[in-house]
Amino acid sequence: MKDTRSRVIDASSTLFRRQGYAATGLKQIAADAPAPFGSIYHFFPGGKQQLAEEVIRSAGPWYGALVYDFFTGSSAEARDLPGVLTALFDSAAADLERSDYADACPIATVALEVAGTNEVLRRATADVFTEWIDAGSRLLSSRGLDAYQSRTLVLMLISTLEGAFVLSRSLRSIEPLHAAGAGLAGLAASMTA
Amino acid sequence: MKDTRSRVIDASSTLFRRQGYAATGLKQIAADAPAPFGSIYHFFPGGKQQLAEEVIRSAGPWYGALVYDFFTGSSAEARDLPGVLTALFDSAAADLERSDYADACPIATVALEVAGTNEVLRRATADVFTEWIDAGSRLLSSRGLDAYQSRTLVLMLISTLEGAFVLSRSLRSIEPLHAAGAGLAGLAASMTA
DNA sequence: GTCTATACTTTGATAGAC
DNA sequence: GTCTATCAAAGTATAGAC
Repeated sequence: MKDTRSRVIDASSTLFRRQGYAATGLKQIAADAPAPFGSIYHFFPGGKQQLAEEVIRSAGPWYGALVYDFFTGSSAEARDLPGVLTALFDSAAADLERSDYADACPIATVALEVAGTNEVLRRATADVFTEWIDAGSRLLSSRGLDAYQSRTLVLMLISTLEGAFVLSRSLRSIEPLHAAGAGLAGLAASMTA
Repeated sequence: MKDTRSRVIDASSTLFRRQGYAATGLKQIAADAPAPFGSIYHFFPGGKQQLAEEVIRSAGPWYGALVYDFFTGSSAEARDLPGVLTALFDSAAADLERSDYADACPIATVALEVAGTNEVLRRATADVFTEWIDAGSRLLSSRGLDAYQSRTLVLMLISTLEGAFVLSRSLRSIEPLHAAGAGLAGLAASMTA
């Protein structure tokens, strides 16, 4: 069994991802971890905000790596760019469906909630997105796209994935994710043609 | 001055849009409207959930009309499909920047928050999205796309807009919205070519 | 219908025994 | 470091005077 601090982080990640920041109470986190309530303040003296910032800064890169593995993993070389994007969105759809439409992007809900109300947390989400954009842009450049195309396509990739998660979770249907994958693959094909 | 009920709806729409559902208290709504606290329960006996459902079902179609005016408005006929999409995203970016990155989609934040925790409100957001998809699909079909292309492109349109809002609000930059408009216009061009 | 006061619950946060 | 008890504040919701 992992240590208390790790369990608190893990439980917080799951709850923030599924319910958002405001709707998730520290007592629910303590109950789910499980951990004594006082331990949360022992490990995170800054309270809920410090805990959330650590969650964002750890879950963000973890999820980015999950996504970009489709560009660098063992089966990636055999696929062209449209094939990579299709596989990525198919996998995201399968994961979402398998979790009963609970587990999408771990930071998007919090990002929308705090964008206008909490500058510390907004900055944390912005740092995560900036890293995703830079890393993704490099991956696309290495597949032959020029700088402008790479940046446009990676912004489209992240935007489309995040937005399709909104639709798919609300509709409880993976159709938006599949359509997004198909559309993005078509766009990539027109860029590399 | 509008009546109390309308002011409560308007204030709720603004607060839910900017902070989400869980972070917005009924007391803050009453203070912002302004309205006596008791009036909220007079007009919405079902409490916060009933109020939110009415907000979703009124703000959703209102925003959908705002978006689809770019397809049917006075300057729409002069534009081809890529031109319409570019104008739409440019306008969304200008609006977002003008509101200091506060006013994006009025229901996306709530949609993510409630998707897994409140079936009544999830259903309300799903109904709104479904209407947007159907209306948009008809608009695209009337511009010559076949049924499959129309549905794929409208799902891409909504997904990309929603996702670009997430990025733009977090980063406090309109670049994601502009990139999304350019990318989507490119995709539409490749479909109509 | 308007408005005030209040009941009850839960929240984030703290203190202190062990 | 763990765990319990408790605080002040804010949350939703209700009652009832006007």
